[in-house]
Amino acid sequence: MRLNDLDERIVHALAEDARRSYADIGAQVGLSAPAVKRRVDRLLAAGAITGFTVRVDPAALGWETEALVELYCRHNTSPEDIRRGLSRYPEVASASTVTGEADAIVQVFASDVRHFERVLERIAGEQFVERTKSVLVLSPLLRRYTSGSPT
Amino acid sequence: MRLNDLDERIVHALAEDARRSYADIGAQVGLSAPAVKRRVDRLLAAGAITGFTVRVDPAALGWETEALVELYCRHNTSPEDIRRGLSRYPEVASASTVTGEADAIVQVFASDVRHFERVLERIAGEQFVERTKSVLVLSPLLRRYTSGSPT
DNA sequence: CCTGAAATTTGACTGAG
DNA sequence: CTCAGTCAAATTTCAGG
Repeated sequence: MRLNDLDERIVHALAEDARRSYADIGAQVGLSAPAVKRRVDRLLAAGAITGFTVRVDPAALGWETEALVELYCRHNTSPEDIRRGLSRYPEVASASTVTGEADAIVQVFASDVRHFERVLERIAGEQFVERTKSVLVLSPLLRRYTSGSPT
Repeated sequence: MRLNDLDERIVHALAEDARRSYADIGAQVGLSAPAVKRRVDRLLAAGAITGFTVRVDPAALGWETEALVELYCRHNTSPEDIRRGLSRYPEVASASTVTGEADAIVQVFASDVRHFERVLERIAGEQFVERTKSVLVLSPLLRRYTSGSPT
């Protein structure tokens, strides 16, 4: 699906605040409210917008510690093996396979450093994991878009 | 702020679909629509919920290339300097200061590798940046929730 | 794009714990 | 005094023309 400039501006407006009214967004991009709604519906149907969600302060939910973990996996580990293995951890917020030395990078939220240590030990103990390398997040500077599914 | 069980269930419902009506959420958690709204307003005021946003399929928006960039900055660079510098790039989805050798890790979405290369060159040219180190994302395995501010 | 009906959001008021 | 429920007014959504 091709997105034109108008669609991009609408997505950008929704990314900033998904609860703005269609009339409001229309005034910004130069369209009527129904026209904006039609485009949003089209973006939803096409899968460009996959849903609406809240931005949450992890600390308020008790997730004070954020870390990025590089995973070095055994040979013959498929991305699907990694996904399946990690999906069982509620502490895992996101994970991707990457180029470079590591096989995957995993974003983990934990209640504190001790909690993170326990999660890391369990992940490092997975059959497909050879070793890990972690950095702790000090302060989040920017956080703009969300992608993916509501799982 | 402490969240009780009811607040957590409301946040969870909104994380799945932020467009559900208060009445709908209320039916699920056992409250009336206005009661749910009062709690959401309180969570917003307290900063536990920092906003509402859309979940986006980057590929459908034409952002086919995702990369993680480690930033090594000059001495005396404050987190705020980094944040201000990076916020001018629409391609930057998230950024955090981290422990370890690098000073910050930046998540970048670009339309293709050539586009990413141009963005990387511009970021590497920022006054506060000494050098960078990047990995490209091969496939996103998991992507669960969003945190942070709408800036 | 405009209009009218339906649904939702939102505030005020009232009562229970 | 805090928190939830009910009711009514104002917006917003959404289907017609």
